[in-house]
Amino acid sequence: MTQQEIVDRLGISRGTLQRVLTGSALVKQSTRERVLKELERVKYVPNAIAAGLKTRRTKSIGLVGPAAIKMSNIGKVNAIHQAAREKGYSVIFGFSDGSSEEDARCIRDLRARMVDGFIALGRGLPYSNPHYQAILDAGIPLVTLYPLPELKTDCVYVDTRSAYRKLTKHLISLGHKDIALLIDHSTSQFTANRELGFRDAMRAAKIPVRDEWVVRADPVGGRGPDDEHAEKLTWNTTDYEYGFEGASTVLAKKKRPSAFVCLSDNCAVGALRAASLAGIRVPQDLAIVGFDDNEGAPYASVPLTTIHQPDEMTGRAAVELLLDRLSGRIQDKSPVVRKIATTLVIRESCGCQLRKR
Amino acid sequence: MTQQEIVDRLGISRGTLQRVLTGSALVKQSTRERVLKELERVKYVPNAIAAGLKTRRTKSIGLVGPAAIKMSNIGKVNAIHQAAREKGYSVIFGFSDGSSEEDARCIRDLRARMVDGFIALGRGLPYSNPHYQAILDAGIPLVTLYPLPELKTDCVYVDTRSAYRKLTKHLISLGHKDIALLIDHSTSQFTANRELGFRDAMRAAKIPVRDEWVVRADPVGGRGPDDEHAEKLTWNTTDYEYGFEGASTVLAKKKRPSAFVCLSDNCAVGALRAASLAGIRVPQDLAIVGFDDNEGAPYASVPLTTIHQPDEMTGRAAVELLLDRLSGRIQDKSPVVRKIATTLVIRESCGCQLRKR
DNA sequence: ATGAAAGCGCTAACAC
DNA sequence: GTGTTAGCGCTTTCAT
Repeated sequence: MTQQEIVDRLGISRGTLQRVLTGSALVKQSTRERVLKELERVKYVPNAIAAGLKTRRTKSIGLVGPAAIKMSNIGKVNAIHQAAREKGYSVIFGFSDGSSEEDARCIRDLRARMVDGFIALGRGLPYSNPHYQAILDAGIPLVTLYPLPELKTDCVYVDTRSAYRKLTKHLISLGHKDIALLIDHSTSQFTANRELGFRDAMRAAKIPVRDEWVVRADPVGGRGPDDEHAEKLTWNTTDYEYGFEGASTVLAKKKRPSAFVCLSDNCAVGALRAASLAGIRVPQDLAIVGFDDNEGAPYASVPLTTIHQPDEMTGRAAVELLLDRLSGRIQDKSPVVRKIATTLVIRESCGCQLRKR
Repeated sequence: MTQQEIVDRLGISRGTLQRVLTGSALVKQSTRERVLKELERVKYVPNAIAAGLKTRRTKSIGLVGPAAIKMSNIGKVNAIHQAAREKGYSVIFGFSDGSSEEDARCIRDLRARMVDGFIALGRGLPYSNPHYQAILDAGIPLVTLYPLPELKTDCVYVDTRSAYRKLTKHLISLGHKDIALLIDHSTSQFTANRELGFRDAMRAAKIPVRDEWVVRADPVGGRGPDDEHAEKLTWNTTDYEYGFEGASTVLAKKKRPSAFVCLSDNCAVGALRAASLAGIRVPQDLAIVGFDDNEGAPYASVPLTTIHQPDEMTGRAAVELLLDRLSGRIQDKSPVVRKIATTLVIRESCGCQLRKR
């Protein structure tokens, strides 16, 4: 059902119909009512494609990133979708397999679909930057969900550094000195911040960090950050595996840490399993803390002390920032960077409840 | 960069450019090369919006469903996205909050965007049917991912009934007679099939089902399937909670079952936690089996025996079916229904490894 | 207060 | 082999 068909039936002009549609005052009350009734009768649905072609605004945003939806970003994806919908925007997916070519193709396809803006999700891969830069060069707004200073674009990100500082500090306050860190060996800023926060807290407490306990777990085998395939391979590795393998490695050493700081809740669950197999009690003999506060955290074999990531807020903020750019409400040429604060959620795996008794 | 600008620069006509673009043979080799080079030089990206308006094909598919992406459907969503991309299709999200109005709005928005077809994901809510029917009435292909016979449309679904039959049979073969079933109280076909499969196996073994052990867990409070809000409220309830609450309830009864069949792995993890708190050993005193074979299943406090859902295959099959309809490769007016088989994955939580020793 | 018409970028039918 | 042209359904400007 097109506007043309409707005006033909009503014997009015396109202009008048348009005025009714846009709520313009310049239309006789009786005409307006007649039009409105017909619109309702035929259940007119405006063609967004045609409108988009004309206005150069498609009311859609592209969600891009390396790798697929994962447990760790599901909350953000949902929040973005939800917030976008509320503002009348659709979200179109363009997740690549992590390869540079697919990355470029995803972005190109989305641009062909004339998305109004982009949100980039997930850890940044070095070779993605040029593709993102191309978006910016084309004058299309882009909000990243992780700090990517090279890009000079808007960003909403969870303050992982202070989160890991908080987490580590909490363990230190419980008397732990022998603390291991379980992260992956991604070179991304995002992962780096975890380590930075950890080291901040250790330094503040004047506790030396034992390098053998900073584990960049890699179940696939001895790859280092210099292996060009390492990054990609890890997309298929679950955090559970990371945690299990990493913790197993550390627990097999002659000197064991008394606490683990993990890269995620799932990683902590894997570590929990490793401890269990090694006959080590958590939290009595070993404290383990996670990150994310996901659905499963309270139901882990030992409920996890962790950091709550406000996914809802993060996703919303990203969408709002993007739409503010689109509407021109933010004119500022310099990137807007919004840091999202986290909260420490104390459950049993850190052992502080135990200590109190 | 538009076609017009390119032909102007090259001094050729739109038709010729078009022929090069479509790979038509009717173009002089030298011209073709000249055009191709220019295309590459200016990095021409065809405007999919304009093309869509003209051809009435947008090469996009709408993914609809009540509620958001959840851990249980994440694999299917990724598979759909991936398979669609490979065929040159984009996927646009239209997840509602589970309310009838939002459901309708999501579908309307997607239709306004002229998606070529729909895939419906998630458990069907009774009031969604009319909206889905409207899609069919408009002649737009729709593939559902759960059986919805009332709808008479194509469907790709996991054979839950036989999966639960398999699962229950396995437990029975291990000597279990006192088996409890933990499902939610959704009235959907999908959930009903779980119970049917369970009862199939019990009947075949001539074991009576104790109704008090068929638990439709509902942590929110005593709502039954007749409560109109019950369905919706459960969207916000995690499977972990379900499992924990449901198992706790059953384990508190004077006569306890010796095995639990759960609605998902996460539900089983919740049940595992409930058993642990009650001081019941798994699998020695209680067998627990899940469904999904998700990432965490091998890393549960007791690695889960479960049913592997071939999400990859399911998602691909749905996309392929949809595209076959779109291309007219399937002309058959009657719905194509494709049942996806599952496999039993044996780990520790069923106790059969234990028994062998 | 209403109508007419141009054009967004593309495809496809038709003419040469 | 190549060029021309008529729309797809909408928004917007200009004219009345």
